[in-house]
Amino acid sequence: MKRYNPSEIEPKWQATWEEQHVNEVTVDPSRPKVYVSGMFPYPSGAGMHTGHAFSYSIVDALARFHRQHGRNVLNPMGWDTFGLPAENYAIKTNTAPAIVTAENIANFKKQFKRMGVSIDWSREINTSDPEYYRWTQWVFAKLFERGLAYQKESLQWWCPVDKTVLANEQVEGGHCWRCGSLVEKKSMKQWFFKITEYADALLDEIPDLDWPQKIKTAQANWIGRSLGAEVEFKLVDSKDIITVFTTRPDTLFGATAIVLAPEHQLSRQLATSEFKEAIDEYIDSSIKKSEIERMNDTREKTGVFTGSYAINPASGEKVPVWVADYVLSGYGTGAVMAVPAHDERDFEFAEKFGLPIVEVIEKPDTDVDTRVYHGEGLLVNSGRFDGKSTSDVREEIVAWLEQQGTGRPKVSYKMRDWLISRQRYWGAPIPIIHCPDHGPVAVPEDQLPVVLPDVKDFAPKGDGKSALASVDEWVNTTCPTCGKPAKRETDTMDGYACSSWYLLRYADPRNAERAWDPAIINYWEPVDYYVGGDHAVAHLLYVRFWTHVFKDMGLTDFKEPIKKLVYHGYINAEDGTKMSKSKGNVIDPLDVIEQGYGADALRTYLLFMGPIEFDAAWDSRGIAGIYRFLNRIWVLAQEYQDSAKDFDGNDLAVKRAQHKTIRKVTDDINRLSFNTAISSLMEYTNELYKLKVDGFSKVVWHDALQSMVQLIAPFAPHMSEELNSQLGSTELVQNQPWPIWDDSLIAEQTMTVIVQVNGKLRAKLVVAKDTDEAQIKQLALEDEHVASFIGDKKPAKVIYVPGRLVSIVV
RNA sequence: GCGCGGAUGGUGGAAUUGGUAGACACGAGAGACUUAAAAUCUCUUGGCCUCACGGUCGUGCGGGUUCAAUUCCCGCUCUGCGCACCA
Repeated sequence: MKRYNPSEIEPKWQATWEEQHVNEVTVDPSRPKVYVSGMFPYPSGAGMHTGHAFSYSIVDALARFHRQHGRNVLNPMGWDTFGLPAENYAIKTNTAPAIVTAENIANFKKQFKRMGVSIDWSREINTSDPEYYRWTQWVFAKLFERGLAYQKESLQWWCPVDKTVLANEQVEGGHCWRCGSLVEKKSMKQWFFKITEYADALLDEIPDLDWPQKIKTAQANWIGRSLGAEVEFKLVDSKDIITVFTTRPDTLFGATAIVLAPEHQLSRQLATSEFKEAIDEYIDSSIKKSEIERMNDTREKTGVFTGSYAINPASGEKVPVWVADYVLSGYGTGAVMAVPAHDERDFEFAEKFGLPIVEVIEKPDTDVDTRVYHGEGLLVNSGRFDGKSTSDVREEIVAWLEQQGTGRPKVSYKMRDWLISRQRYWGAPIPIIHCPDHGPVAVPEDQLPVVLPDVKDFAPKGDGKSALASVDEWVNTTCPTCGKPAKRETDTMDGYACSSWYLLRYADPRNAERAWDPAIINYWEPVDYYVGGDHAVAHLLYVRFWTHVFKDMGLTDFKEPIKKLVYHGYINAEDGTKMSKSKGNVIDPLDVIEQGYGADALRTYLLFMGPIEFDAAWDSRGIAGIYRFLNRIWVLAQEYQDSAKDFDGNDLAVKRAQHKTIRKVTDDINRLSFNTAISSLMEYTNELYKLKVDGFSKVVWHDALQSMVQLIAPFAPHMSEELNSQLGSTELVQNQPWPIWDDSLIAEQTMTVIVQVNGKLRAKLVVAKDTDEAQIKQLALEDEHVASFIGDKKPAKVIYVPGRLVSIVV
């Protein structure tokens, strides 16, 4: 009898699949398509980790399951290669990032193949390949044409010693992470994508997405749409007007101050000579503070009076104008009306600086404990609106303001435009040429790609520009519009740009004429299952944004790129904590395979650990258990081959187990419940072990084992393929139809009806399937044990749930 | 603070529509095979009472609805995650 030896059979079948190109697919309108993809990996030097192994075990189970159903399955792979880790490594070792990246990709690819993931490698893409980023640049140019990419001055972190821009996370407590010097904010021109223009469109589609609720909620909160009003406050001693945004126009009569963000245009200007110095000092210092510091909840409110006053358009009262950094410049108008009586933040501010607190909503008696009442109620101190309820009066007050020209309805979003430019070398160059006469001009399509030039030193030079800026022969070019000397944009794109359309490129990856052929895209897309475990908002919102734009451009038939988002948990170390190199508790999936467990056991184990959306802790005994399970199937198949005979054995029982399992596994995989699918295969195996003592009847057992082989294939494809061939099939497993169950074989002639007395289980009746209600009730009441609990009391009620139970109430 | 989840044996988890709680696996215990061990196979395994039949308690805590609640409702506790001065 042959022993189960994964390290022998797995490479063998991997080679066969590769030789026969079994996973390469083309458009085939005669068959339903299924597109499944994991989030493409960033190929780091460390190689694949358990998270990758888990993600792609899910992807591959789905891909194989659908392929076995005869569907045309697209399961592609690519590499997200631009970004800081590769660039920093390049700076440190003075090796071109492209070279390091190529090595890492080769390593990852080898590992994916060793996992047996059924990828169509003919579609492999790499975001740092000019043939790919050519089209990323093309998209940029299209967005620029449509006014969806624009340049704007914006404040950035600047280290005056290193003379470089720093990302938010490179600033630690107001100091540069490298040299420790105090950083400052510097205004620089940056590129943005106008995602805010799609705020409503992106929000509107959320309810229809088949995505986990928590991701949908996170996206909706991130977009943060709120309906409110803009209200104008005229200044007392100047012609200037301050416009505020509020979601509570009903509290307007309680606005006792105006507070400006330090960055507000008028904040310096409104300072009267008496307060000028204090205001300037305050604004200078607060602009230096990190957003994280400014948004710190526990920090005490600060602020400075400007000396100016404005008029509350509702009450006509004179209210002071202050500058305070608790007001955010990026949201609404960067100015708020402070209503201390009904807003916690304004209350703190007013309390600290002695501003008047005017209640305009009657606090319900039930809410005496609340210091600041922000609920609904009846208006007081609100002139003609007194006695009306807050929720009713909002629109009315706005309409009243609108009549006077001092207010209007307004929708605000938390979401800001997407800052896309990076002053870094290792990214897709922004395809823009700056012409002295024509300003920024998009590089024409026939001149794409703008290829990243070779440089000697990848580090930023210290002038706030990427290393590209020092390549004179690259920077100096001519204007596409007028032909006069002009300069290339030296910023590169955020890596998220590259990953915002790769799911589309997979469908038509070798197209040299255009980004994609709509006919091909519309066949494969949208993605049916997108599998991943991070990126709640950023990537998953950007992909949606770009796809919406593509639809509007007529480049696709669909708005939403991802039908179902399969969001999985993390695999933690054995002690339940996160795996980390420094703790030395990292499990390397390739080690597990090479220890002799094999890829099949690894994959099956990862899917058996629990529901995919849960975090799980690696258990080295758990994988041993799975190996044992696979081995039991193997042994069963070997014993069958050694001793099957022509006779009628336990045929009916074998068939029943077989068909029950087919139904359960099919059901469970369809609802992505892999752990229970595997457990039912375990039950099936245990059942067959009990039945085998009566011998293997040739035909029925062959059929039962063939089903086993096919049902286990999504999890343990190599063993499945080997046993399939041992059982005499000349077709690969994926070319054979998924087994179909027969309900009549599952059905039993008897049913078990449980009997409850006062809600407690007292007996189980095994009765013929066709026993009628009256007979069953009779049997239940007559049951000796049941009777002893009823005693001489009269049953008040007897409830019968067909085929399930009799519930007796006494 | 706001939002979204989660809590079931020694452990991971199952119970899909309110209907036998603990499937399956790990661990533990016992037995078979073996000179022995490993491997493998079989059985037992939520707590308490009972030789046993069986009883009783039990799904984070407190209430409620129901013939019946892990499942639905109300109020808490703990915990994970996301957002966080968004007016």
